[in-house]
Amino acid sequence: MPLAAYKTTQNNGADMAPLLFADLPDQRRVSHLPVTNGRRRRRYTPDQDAPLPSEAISTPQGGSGKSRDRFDEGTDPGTFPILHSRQHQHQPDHGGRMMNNSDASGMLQAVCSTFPLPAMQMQAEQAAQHLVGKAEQGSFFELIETPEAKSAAAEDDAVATLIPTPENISPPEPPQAHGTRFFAPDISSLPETFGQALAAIAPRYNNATKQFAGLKSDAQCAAKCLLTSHNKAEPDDLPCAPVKLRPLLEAFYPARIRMSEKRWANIRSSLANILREVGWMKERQRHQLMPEWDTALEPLQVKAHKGAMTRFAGYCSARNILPQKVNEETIDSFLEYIEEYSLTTNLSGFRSCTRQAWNRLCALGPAGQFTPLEKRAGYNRVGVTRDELPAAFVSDVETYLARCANPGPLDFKFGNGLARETLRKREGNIYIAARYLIDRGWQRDEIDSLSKIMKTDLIILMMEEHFKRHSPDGKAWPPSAAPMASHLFTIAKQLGNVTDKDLSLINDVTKRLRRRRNVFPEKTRERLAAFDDIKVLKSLFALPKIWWKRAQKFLREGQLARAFTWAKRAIALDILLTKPLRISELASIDFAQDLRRDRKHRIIGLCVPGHKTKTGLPIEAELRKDTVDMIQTYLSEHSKIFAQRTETFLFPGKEQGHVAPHSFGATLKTSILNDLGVVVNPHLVRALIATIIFDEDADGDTVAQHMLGHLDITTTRSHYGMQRGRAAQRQYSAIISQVLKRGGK
DNA sequence: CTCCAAATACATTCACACTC
DNA sequence: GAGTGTGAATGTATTTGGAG
Repeated sequence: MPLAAYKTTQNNGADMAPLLFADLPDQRRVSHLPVTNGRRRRRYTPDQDAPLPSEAISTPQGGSGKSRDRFDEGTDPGTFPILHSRQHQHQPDHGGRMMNNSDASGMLQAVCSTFPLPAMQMQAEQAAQHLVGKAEQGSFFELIETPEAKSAAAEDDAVATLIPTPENISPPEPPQAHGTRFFAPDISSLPETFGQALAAIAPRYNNATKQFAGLKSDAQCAAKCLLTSHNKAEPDDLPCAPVKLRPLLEAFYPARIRMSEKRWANIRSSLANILREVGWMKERQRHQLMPEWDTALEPLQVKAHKGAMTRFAGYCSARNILPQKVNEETIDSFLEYIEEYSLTTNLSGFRSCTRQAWNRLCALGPAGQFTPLEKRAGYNRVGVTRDELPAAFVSDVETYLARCANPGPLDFKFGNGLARETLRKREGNIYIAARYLIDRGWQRDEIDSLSKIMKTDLIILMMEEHFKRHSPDGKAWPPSAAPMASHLFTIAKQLGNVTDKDLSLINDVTKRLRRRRNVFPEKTRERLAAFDDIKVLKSLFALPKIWWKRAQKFLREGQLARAFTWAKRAIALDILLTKPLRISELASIDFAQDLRRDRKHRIIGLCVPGHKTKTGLPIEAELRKDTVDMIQTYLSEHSKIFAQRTETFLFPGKEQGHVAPHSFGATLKTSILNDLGVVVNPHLVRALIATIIFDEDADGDTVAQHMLGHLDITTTRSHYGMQRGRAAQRQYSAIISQVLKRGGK
């Protein structure tokens, strides 16, 4: 019922959206421009680059016009028995089609774009010229692989195509790929599914060796694990192409089906082996590097640092890219290659590591030898940056924010001073608002004072822009609209830009933006549903002990840092499950001050003072003996770490202070996900505990309120505890059976 | 190479004081 | 006691760089 109400409200907002802005002057309305600003934009942008649901992202098309590199570092012929021992690979996109002159020049473009790097581009141009020349002579059909030719090729492995590779261009003499051959599998001839792949390699195993049986059963298992939507998924349903397979791999957590990490690692490895055998991936082998790369890597002494560079160096060697020529484009094309021909997950992390490793290499050599890559900070900024706007505006904003932070005692319009997070949010909104105006046709120079842009009609314009960008479906307002409008209108009111007439308009607008309150968020509801399975609940409560054991194991092995990490997590989760603190409160526990002790100085509980909590209420909790033991062992086992600190935080940060709540929360979430396969962020634990209480006792409000530390019980009722009515149902059953008994038989 | 933690920029939700 | 206004968190995604 509440959900329905929420939806209705959203729809109201939707119906109103166009009307709301109908009266606005439209001289500033220009068509919406995407934020480019030289950077990628992402997330919920309803128009141009609309968000893709994760399920939809999975299939970049091979021939979709996006140029991809089809080359690999070293591969020796014979590596791909199925694929062909053909000497030269070819461009699959043009296979089997007759070509005319315009096709030939189109091909020139296509070929050029397939060779994005300068050195390669020259070769590509030469190759393409060569092709066009042939085409003009009328003999171009020789160049193309027709379907018939293709099947012939399958039979006759020795068929060489004339699609250019650096090796068959002559003259002039192209630089030779260093001791390697390019890896350029013809995607169209590769098996599409693991079913096909198994069939293809079966003859080599005489269909029945143990090894083959292992591969087959692993592929079957993988299909069942990865394709949960199918009832009976078979290897035939599992795609081979890494670009299609990767999203499936990334979405799967072995813990979710109680499978061990190790078993899953073995299955993944079998999948990779199959892909290697049929030619989707190249054999794992050390390839020869160009001498220039060998020299370049020499200064890297740390094994891991070298390791981070070898794949990249191999890739560059195979394409004749000297270390001196490495730039952003090289990294991009390398990543595209990795995406297409490897099962590496977390590509963005891989990209970061490659960039970092390269920059580390640059820093080691003589200055100027290689070019380090620039930072990509601000990659996801929506708002304008300060330096894009007039200095007068920036200083105006700073003055305003300073006043918000520290208003004078009589500055009633500005209240008591805003908290840090609020200030940050407000600043962010101001710069986003400025961005929206620029997109509506304002010149940057025009934005020279805060009060100039914080006017009712302009704010409404900004909100319209916000709607355009962030509405999930073009109809409903996004949740971010209300806080944003609130900030902007508050600024306008504070700067004295608001007339009485405006005020009623503002009230009207904000009223419509506001979503239905007191609704249990759908996401939370979904995540809590996982705990309907009592096994999941039990395993969550068992997790701290498992992590603690892990920590002890690392300790025994002498891996102190890892031991510390897992001990930290074990204790944090244990405390969280005992007393559901907010993450910032948890992260900032001070073992000298916030742990209550008895006369013998033994820890007996937790006591966080009010000034540290969101509500200002102090938090008190008893700790179980297990927890206390853990904490005491933890403090003594890692006493070296604590001895180095001046502060006494239970969870110290990297350098100083306590761990950052953001990172701590994210880490806990990821760790739980890896070990249980369930999404649990620290705040969800609060909802979980309240829900458990409500499930057991329909009148559990007060208990839940105390557990969560709410001042106001309506908060407890509205935001926590799904109140699924199970307890009430049970109590009703008991009551009704009592009543019915009363009448006798 | 991989994992971890921190920084940053939004995105979303929680929460209290106040009002009627 | 429910609804409102606005403040103050936490959540999520992406990057960086250090450690193992």
